[in-house]
Amino acid sequence: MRTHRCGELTAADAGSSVTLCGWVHTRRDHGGVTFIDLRDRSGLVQVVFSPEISLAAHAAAEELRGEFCVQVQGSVAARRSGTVNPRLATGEVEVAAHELTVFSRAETPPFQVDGHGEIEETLRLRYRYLDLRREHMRDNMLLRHKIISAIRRFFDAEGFVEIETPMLTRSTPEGARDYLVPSRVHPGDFYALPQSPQLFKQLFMVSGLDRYYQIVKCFRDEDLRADRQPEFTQLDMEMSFVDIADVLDVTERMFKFVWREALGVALDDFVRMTYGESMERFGVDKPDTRFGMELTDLGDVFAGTEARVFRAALDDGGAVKCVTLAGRADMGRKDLDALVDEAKSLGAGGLVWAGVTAEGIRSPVDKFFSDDERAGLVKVAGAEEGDLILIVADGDPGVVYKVLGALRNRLADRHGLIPERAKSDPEAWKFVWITDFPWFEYNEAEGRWDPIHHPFTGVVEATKDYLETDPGRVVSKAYDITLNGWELASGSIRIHDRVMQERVLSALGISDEEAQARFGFLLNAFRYGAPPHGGIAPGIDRIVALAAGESNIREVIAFPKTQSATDPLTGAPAPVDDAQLKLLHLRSTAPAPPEN
RNA sequence: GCCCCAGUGGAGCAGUCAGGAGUGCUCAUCUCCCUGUCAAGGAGAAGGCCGCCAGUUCAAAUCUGGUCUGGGGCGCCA
Repeated sequence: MRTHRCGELTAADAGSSVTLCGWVHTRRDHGGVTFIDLRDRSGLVQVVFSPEISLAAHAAAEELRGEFCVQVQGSVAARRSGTVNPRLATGEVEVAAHELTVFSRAETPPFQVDGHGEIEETLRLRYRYLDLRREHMRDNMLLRHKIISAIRRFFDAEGFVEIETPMLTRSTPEGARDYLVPSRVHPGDFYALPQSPQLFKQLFMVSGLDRYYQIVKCFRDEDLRADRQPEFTQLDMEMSFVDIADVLDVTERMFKFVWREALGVALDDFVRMTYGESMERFGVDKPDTRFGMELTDLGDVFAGTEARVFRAALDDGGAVKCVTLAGRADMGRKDLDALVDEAKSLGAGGLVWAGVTAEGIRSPVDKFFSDDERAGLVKVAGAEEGDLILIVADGDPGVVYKVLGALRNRLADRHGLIPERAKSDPEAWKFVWITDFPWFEYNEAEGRWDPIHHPFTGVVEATKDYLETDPGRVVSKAYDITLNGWELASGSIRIHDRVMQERVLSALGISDEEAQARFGFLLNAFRYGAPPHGGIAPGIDRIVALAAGESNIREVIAFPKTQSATDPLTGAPAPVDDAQLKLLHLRSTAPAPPEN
């Protein structure tokens, strides 16, 4: 039905006869001559309908309107001098139309496909098929394909095999909430949709498949965020006979390959940072290193302080830390109060601000500082005249990290501290490996130690004997990749030794019976010669979002869910017939919807 | 579960702080004019439950309370 794509015509095609199919992007009717921009996936080209070329085609073009789906047969012509459009890739040529076929007329769309501004997202999602016609979304979908295609080419070349794992599997109570699927055949029993293929890929290693990857949907029934959807796509990967360095090497080369193929960028080597260093410097385990404003510890400065909040925090074994916002010492009282409220809403008891001015420190608590403390604060914080120092003190160092880490990111955004860089600039992409995570974190609510990664994560040899004595000091063989402040991937070297696995489960307070019931199939598999193995699982949606310059993964997912996990296009989730429920041995306890 | 922001012809906005007739802008739609435009131009027209419910008031898009929807965040996300 067509010989060329619209966006691919160039001056070299001048004189050739072409047939194009696409949608009417815009129409400019001059009465005697009519222009349309014809659009397909590849882009736009101008089509001219003139009575001097074809009376019939010109007459037929009269009825054309935006988004009509048409076929045009015509000849490519170099544009007359002075009518070249440098803003269009095909702007040096136009197609003189000899014949026009209208495949489908179109109603006036609910929003303009050729529009430039923002459109309310619910409307875009309800008419996603129209939204995807827009250049921006089309580019995002094509970039997503390019990235996924590059990933597959890389792993194929490295000797990995792509194998699918089940979507209907067994619920494991730890971790995120599962999406459940009722069994018709087994009354009262449920499958769960996978949160990740974690256990299956480890079984592949026991099977000797050696190098596995899969681009796979995963499901977690938790509340949504800009970077979280209930169903999302992972690049799941696992390798045998490897240690940390091997997985990091393959993964880093994979990202470099993808960035080169999809964006044409030669990435620098990734920075490596321990979890401890990331927390100390940035307050978070996914540092955005595109800007400074790092955290500074003020414990030494205020070691002997009389200022009550600092004294109390330090005496409780907590921390006093700060970030310095350059050039904002003159911030107004209203904005400062808002910052204090923001810190409180993040969990801090308060926020102490201190402006460095020619007259000295401008701060509500200045009167509690000694001269040494004033001088020490400015010096240690590295502040200069005109800077604003923001201090958080808390008996729990975790609160200090969390509040300052969040404020650092938010203030950088608000005050434009992140340099604008072209995508082609390697400096635009700050990949950081985070390593040496603690194995456990203490769960206050439940009064027990929980895994930071998952129960099959390897233990750094030198710290394994803390398992029984001081779990907080056990270091895991887990690693993350972060990019510009986003967590892109998590992985680990796994435990392949049954004895070590039992020690870890015991430290988690999981009994043998419980372990057997939950994931006995994996533990049993390990009885038959489990190789040393490990892997990683980058999030595809986040990778594409960052590569596309989006701050929201919905922009790179064809049919995403709203924040309340609904789909305005299909209306999912929706009620089902009682008959369907009955077949599945289910009865709803939800309150009946109000009758209208 | 909690905090914050938004909701005004089909789309995007202004108007809301400081109450006074659905008041305005850009685009789209419809009719007419127009043979070189390209976000075409000109003339005209149509199009509204100011998200919804209540309250205050002589009077509510505007003030108050509630509610719904969307978005950002906290909790949650091994």
